[in-house]
Amino acid sequence: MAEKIMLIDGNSIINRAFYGVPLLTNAEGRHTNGVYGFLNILFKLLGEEKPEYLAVAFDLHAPTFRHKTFTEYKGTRKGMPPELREQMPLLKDVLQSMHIPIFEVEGFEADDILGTLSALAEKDGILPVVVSGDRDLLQIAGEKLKVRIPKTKGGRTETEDYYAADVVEKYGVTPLEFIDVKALMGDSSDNIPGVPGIGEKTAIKIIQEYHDLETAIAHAAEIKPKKASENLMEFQEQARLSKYLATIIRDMPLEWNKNTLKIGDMFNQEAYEWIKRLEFKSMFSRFEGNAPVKKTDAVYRLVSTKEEAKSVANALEKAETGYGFIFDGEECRGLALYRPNLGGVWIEVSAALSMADILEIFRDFFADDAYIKIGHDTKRDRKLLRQFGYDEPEVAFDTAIAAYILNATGSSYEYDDISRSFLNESCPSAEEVLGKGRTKKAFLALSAEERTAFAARQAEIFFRAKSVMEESLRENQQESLFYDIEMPLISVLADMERYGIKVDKQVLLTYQKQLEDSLQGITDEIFALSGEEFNLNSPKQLGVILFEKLGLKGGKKTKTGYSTAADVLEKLRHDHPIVEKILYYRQLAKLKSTYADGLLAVMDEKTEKIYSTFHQTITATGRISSTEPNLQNIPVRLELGRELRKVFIPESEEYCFLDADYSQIELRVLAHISGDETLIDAFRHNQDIHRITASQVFHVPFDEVTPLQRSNAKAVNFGIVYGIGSFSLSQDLGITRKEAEQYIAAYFTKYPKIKTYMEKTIADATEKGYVSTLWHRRRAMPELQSGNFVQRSFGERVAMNMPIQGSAADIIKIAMVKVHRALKEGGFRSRLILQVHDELLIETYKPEKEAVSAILKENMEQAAELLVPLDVDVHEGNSWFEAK
DNA sequence: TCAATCACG
DNA sequence: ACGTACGTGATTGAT
Repeated sequence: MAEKIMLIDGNSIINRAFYGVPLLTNAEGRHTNGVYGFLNILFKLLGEEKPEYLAVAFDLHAPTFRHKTFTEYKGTRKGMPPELREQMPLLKDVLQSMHIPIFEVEGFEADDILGTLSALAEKDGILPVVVSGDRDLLQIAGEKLKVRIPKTKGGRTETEDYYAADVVEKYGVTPLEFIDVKALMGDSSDNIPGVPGIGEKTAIKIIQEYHDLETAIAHAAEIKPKKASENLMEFQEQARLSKYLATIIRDMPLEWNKNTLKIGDMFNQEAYEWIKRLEFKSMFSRFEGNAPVKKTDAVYRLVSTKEEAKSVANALEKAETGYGFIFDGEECRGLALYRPNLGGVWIEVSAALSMADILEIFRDFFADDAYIKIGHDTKRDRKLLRQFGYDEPEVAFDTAIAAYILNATGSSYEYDDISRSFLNESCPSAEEVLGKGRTKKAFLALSAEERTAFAARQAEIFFRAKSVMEESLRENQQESLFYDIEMPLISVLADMERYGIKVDKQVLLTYQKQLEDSLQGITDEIFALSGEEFNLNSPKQLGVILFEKLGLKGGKKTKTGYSTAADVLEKLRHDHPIVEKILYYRQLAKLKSTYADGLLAVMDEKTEKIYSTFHQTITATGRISSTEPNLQNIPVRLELGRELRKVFIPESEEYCFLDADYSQIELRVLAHISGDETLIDAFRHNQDIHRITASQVFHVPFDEVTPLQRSNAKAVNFGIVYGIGSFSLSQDLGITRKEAEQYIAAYFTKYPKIKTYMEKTIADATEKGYVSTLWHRRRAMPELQSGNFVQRSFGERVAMNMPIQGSAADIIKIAMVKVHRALKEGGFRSRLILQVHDELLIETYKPEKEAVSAILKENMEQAAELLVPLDVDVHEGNSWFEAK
């Protein structure tokens, strides 16, 4: 079988890739999406073609660039967005590290290089496969020369493949005739003018008849659309120039030496360093097998006896610089400590030394705050320490949280990320050292020296990163945010996780059973109406039934076919009785699978409690999140779902629930940061804010606002907080876009300072590259630099929203720390068990009810001093349902 | 592993 | 003209 060479048009592929995936930025702030997408396409096609040879060609814009004369004449060539431009050299670096040959020739385009290399390859008996992002290359498709055009759709890469016959089939002209088509129709992206008034359709028709440009010009008078005929005669010189510009050169001066194009060791260590630096995690596995446990200059020591451990413990100092530490992950294999004058010490569990022994030996160290401890994800450590009898273990510095505060949009904050971002050292991740499962077995399979290095190095990283992070926190004025809010919050969340929330198992089982019965009934009804059985949970199958079999008109909406989302079905509700039933089915199915079945699956059988995990380093805005299960999205809006809240009950008869929620916290924050007098005044007088807005926007007296007007105004208020657009508002309210525009205009007239705030926030963010909350929480905003309209617009909405959502998040975090502290210090048995963004749920010891209610209201309302009062409603009940 | 859907603030 | 509201997490089917 013949050998194969893959030839890639670097410029067009990075361009495709750039727009095909969302804007990515690594911790260094470099844009990486184009490089990422390019590599994805490269790997995919390499896997499919398995070529022996490979080359990538780039345009080299030089004074002799053959388009230049024309470019100058015509004006601007469409520019690359700056963040794409900056990725080109990065891509070349990465390709070079993979030993992939790069061709750039002054005065020639990448297309010409590919045209020439493919011709040379064919002469040498090698099959060329040409990969390009645009259709210009179709002119060189041949009987054996395949042109592949990748399309990136939502992260997925598909290609259109063309041999000569495929071009004829699809366009009705041969590859060479394709040049003449282009000469007539032009190509704006390539600055090929073509002939005015002749588009793709006409151009193809003409060439199908006359086969080439000169013949067509000779017969110009006979050509059908009169306009085309006249223009072809008038602009024939321009057409000839266009043909010249559109023709790919296949015989430019190039040395052919196939040995230099042979694919070598692509997946080498140097390339791996690049991939890690760019944080392309999904590609790590391709490079694995190259990740030995590396040591730094630090001296690491293995300790495995009680005596040695004691001597380490006795030598510890209460010094300000502290100690980096880590309990080896989930598995409790030991304790690693680091400090320069100590070096790295790995105290490993063995037959002679149990975890309990270690924690006993280091009791002073963990119990006494005077020993400064620098850990990572210390909520977990805190749980472990509690398990071993420590009361209120505190850690001074959590590097995961600091990393999050310094860059809230990171994808992860593991020790290897910390090392890369703050020490500029790449470090093999746990996954690389231990494999995908990161199992205890894999850890034990390492040599003693490797185990020591693996664990001690982490402690070393935490220790060394701390001072770097502190410096950044100081520069960013984020010390108070970190030390006064985020660090104290760790123990609040740890306690919430530890207490859990009790569920009434019997009620939950009954609820589940009811849902099951109702689902059975509604499913039968739906199948009767549709005339056949199908998987109701498959939107794809459902789409076929609704829009093909039953002929409902919804049209296409998603990438994969028909949309059957609730807002689409809602519009079809009156067109067919099945629609309503499907909506009801969906409601029941959601409640059963996610909530009834889901909660039962995670309920602890012994305690009949649910223990959620709260995450402090996930959201871009500063909110916390909740998983396994998510207790922050328990149904409440619809009655049937709301019933579910009856299963969440206090631990025992001695307790009840107090639920406290902020009223309109985001709009109050907006009133404060915008300084808008009308809004401030409304909140100071504790007025119905949606009604006020309605009265302002719709020009009606306050007392005459109709319920519809109020609810529309509510949607406008939401829109404002999210960074409004007239299209979305019109969709939401079912009004015309024009009306929505009027609403927004009226809003901004009545609240002028909000408009100013929005504009100023975007301008500031664009200048500084980030937005921030009232407590200096930051979110980097690379999207605002984008040359892409969609991404930039998204950035603008985010810039408007983040300070609002984020400041509200800051406020409730402050309140949580205060409430938690007040309950602890007051010796109360009541405890905070849940937070839902603007709401706190407290399991309250009944005798303490009045006092706790006051503590809640007081601490929440006084959490921040804004230009408007904060208002908290407290409700009481014997279930979450009742207390809401 | 992704896309679609839907639950919450 | 562009495509269309901010922030999350779980389940399901399809690839």
